[in-house]
Amino acid sequence: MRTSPLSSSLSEAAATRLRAEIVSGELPSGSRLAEAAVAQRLGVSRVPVREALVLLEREGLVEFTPTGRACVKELSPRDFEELYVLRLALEPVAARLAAPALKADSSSLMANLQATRRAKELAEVTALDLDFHQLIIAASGNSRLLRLWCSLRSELEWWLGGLQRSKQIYSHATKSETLASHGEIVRAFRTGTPADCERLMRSHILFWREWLPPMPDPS
Amino acid sequence: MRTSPLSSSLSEAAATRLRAEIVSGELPSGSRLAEAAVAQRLGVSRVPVREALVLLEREGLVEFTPTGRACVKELSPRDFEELYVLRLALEPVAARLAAPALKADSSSLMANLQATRRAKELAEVTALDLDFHQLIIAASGNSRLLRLWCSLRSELEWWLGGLQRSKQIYSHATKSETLASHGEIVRAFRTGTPADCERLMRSHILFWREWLPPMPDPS
DNA sequence: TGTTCTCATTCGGTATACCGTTTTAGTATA
DNA sequence: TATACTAAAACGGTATACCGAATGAGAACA
Repeated sequence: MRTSPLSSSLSEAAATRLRAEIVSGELPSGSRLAEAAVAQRLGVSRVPVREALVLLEREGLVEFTPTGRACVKELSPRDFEELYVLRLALEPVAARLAAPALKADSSSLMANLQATRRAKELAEVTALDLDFHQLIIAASGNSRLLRLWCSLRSELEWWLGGLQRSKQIYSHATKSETLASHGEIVRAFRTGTPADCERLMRSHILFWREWLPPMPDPS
Repeated sequence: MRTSPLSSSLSEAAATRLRAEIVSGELPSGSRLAEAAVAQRLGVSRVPVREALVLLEREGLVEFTPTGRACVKELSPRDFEELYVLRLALEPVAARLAAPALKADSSSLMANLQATRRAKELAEVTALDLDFHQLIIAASGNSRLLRLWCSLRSELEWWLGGLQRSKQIYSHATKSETLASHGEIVRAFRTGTPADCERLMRSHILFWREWLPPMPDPS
């Protein structure tokens, strides 16, 4: 997907590693990310680290102080609400646009369902859940829509992971719920109209927005 | 070389200058943007240029070849359609969310209308038009929504500028049309419901999507 | 004439060095 | 003990240097 100078480079590798550490909670909110320290820890020089930090800032995982110092961002319940407003604005439209393509070939979605059924770990289910939505957005054919989604995805994964760690979200029952809901959406793509798909996606996202409890304040 | 101590971030300055050159058409589509050449032209070293190019890639003004070389992007009619799908998805929602804040204080929108009335140049009208929409999005209070919009805005301005240069878009009549339409939206914010604002914004964007002619092939 | 091979050049990725600013810790003073 | 001051360390922004890969032009050959 990324074809920038950062792709397949140390910058991207550094970003990937830092992203994983943040999303997994290994680097807690507020952690200072001094370029030199991170560079030494990752075994690269400061330039790739600098570029990785800029990338992660765009993804909302890192923020810079007015003097240019980077920290892992603090999460607030407001962030969750903002993210779901955007999901509600973008994903139903994406589902409608993707309907023709996915009616013709829904194999990628089917494969995702299979993988989700087999998933054992909570983080894996979360990632596959987001993959499912990303497949639909990619199938919409709107490259900018996909770009916007990707800039939200890490944050979403981070948030959901935080919920998992703080409460027992994504219990076995939740996985079943995800599977049932996604299965229904796939059925709509195969046999329904674009409007059906759009409506179903909207109610799917609304359901989770209501269901997910607010993140406990980390302070 | 020359060290300007107080100018905040040469990267930002380089991005601003390159953005202006691209949006204004000074740098035509397809132009190679070799780091060293740009750096020399702007009087800075390659590092800030590199960071600026990554920024502009995120904004859709620049693209990288698989080997990492940067060029000014090529515009296609498909881009216009993609942008307007996103405007339609995001802006009506933004208008609804911004309604309470703008009912309480619509002075920023009024000031924008005044400035638009006084505007003489086409590019100025375009910029103020986009400012108007950005004010509403900012008033929605959703920082991520604003972030996404900002990542689309340059491209939009570029596109509209291209239309201006290739055809006589934004004639005097078009300016009046913009003013009338924006005025109606401001009235809705002052006296209408959030749903009114949302509906009006949607039809405003739909109108322009239909009205704007397809970009002629730049070749 | 057209094609392929080769080699010099260009270009981007990364590391390192330097400089001015910010932060911080330690000390002195009230 | 609390506060203000000062100097050293840390840090980020930028410039420069080096290297390997990609590019392109020219020569050799079919």
